[in-house]
Amino acid sequence: MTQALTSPKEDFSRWYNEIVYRADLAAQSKVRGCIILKPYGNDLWEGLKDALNKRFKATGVQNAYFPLFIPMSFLQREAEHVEGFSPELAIVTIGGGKELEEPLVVRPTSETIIGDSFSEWIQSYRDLPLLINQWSNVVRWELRTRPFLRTAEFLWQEGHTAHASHEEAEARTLQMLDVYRDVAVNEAAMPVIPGLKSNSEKFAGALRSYTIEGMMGDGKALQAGTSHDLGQNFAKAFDIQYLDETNQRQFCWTTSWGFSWRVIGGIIMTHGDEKGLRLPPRLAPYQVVVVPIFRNDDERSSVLEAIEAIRRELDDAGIRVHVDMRDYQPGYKFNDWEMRGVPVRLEIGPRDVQNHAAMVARRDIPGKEGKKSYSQDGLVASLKALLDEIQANMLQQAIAFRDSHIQDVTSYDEMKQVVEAGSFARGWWNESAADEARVKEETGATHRCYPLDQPEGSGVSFLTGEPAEKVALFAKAY
RNA sequence: CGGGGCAUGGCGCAGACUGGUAGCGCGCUUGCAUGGGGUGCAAGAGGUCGUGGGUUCAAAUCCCGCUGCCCCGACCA
Repeated sequence: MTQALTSPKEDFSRWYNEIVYRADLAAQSKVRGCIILKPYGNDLWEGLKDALNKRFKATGVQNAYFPLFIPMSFLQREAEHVEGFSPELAIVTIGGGKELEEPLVVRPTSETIIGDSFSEWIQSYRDLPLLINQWSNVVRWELRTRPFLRTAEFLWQEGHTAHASHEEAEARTLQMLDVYRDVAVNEAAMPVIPGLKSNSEKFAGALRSYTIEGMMGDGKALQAGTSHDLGQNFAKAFDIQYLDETNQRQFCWTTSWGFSWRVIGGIIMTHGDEKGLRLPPRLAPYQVVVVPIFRNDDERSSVLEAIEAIRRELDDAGIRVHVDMRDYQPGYKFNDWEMRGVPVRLEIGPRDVQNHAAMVARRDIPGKEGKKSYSQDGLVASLKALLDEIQANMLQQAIAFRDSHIQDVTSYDEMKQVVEAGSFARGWWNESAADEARVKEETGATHRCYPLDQPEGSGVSFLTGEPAEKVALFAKAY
């Protein structure tokens, strides 16, 4: 008998790891802090990539690819940038058996090497805006790692753009943030809060960093995507200049924005339950899985015949369907696919064949309530509608959870209580590095963002009692 | 880098204090039965006990060194 999964309520961390490995998303790698992305997990990642690529294309962004190795000197050109990334760099000092004249850094992000190219590609205002994205792996030697959420090597997408004006760059920064929000909410059914990062939390070298913050099932925050207005910092460091309409040399305004496989972790922790993973239908590698049930060869052939007809119909309709022909007990398969988060399970046995029906179990509603017999007539339409309903329902469940775990606070004590109870605290606040440090030290929470959606007027800081202009969000974070 | 643990078949662990050449559960293979919620019985395969050295007739076990990993903190998408 297979061992039961740890309940998320017992031990959220352990439950998370079990799902990653047992739901067949990833395998533990022998390399420190790395994971192996398994085919099922890769399909999930490909789904996210498709969703993003579609939107990038719609906003004029083109895909390209830049080298993995970056000369050390490139990083050193932007002071804040190198300072921010130095502690977590992997550096190559030997190549072809010889000590290199200049060490190569395994990219932790590509602003510098792409900036170097941009300086050559951009000559005229006619070359702007330049909108480039790359899908790649990056390496950050983190001290502590967690599958998908923080691995030494991770897969992501990083977009880099150059513009003639700051307004245009800032608009692009916000536009891409909204693309991330759109993908998180409408594809991953993961509600997120778009906002601005505090000075101390912003990207190393950026003027301003924006984020989308999600809330996980244990009330902790997850930064699910970031978009940076780099001002002219990198343009000046890499000499990205153009001649404007009046023949004047001008520095560009650049942006960068990234979205990583960390969101896979976000999906797990947003939707998962005591039975395992729950995948939103739009991203699920298999949307419908069919479990055949039979006792003997006669039943087997009639059941499989009926299943093949249904499978073909669903497949033709563009539904990602999989028939589980493995030689396991049906009960084992039910649990297995539940753990792997498949949104809809079809159970088809002799009784269903006889009744021209199919037993349909939906993953978003656990137990018997989620199980219902459907007629085989119009099954495709029924399942399409059901998948949409599940997608919407998962988002609603997540929104309801999130909204009930954000508390407005008016005093520090209140804020402390709220955060320690595993909720987000939202309150008026004046940015100050000292206050931020105090919050972190005393509660373990960090400033998450200033939500873009700010209330009217002004209020009073929960930390100091002084007048404040912005509302900030604090939470413990992954 | 500070504090604490662990290293034994694919996974989880016992054996160590009191040395005698390795065992359990899960998983895997085969057969029979079973099949609408993790099925049962039986028979199998699989380990030079992280690594280097020492003590001993004999080391998973005792002693010394090394390495790796995990947890708590600092750092981070």
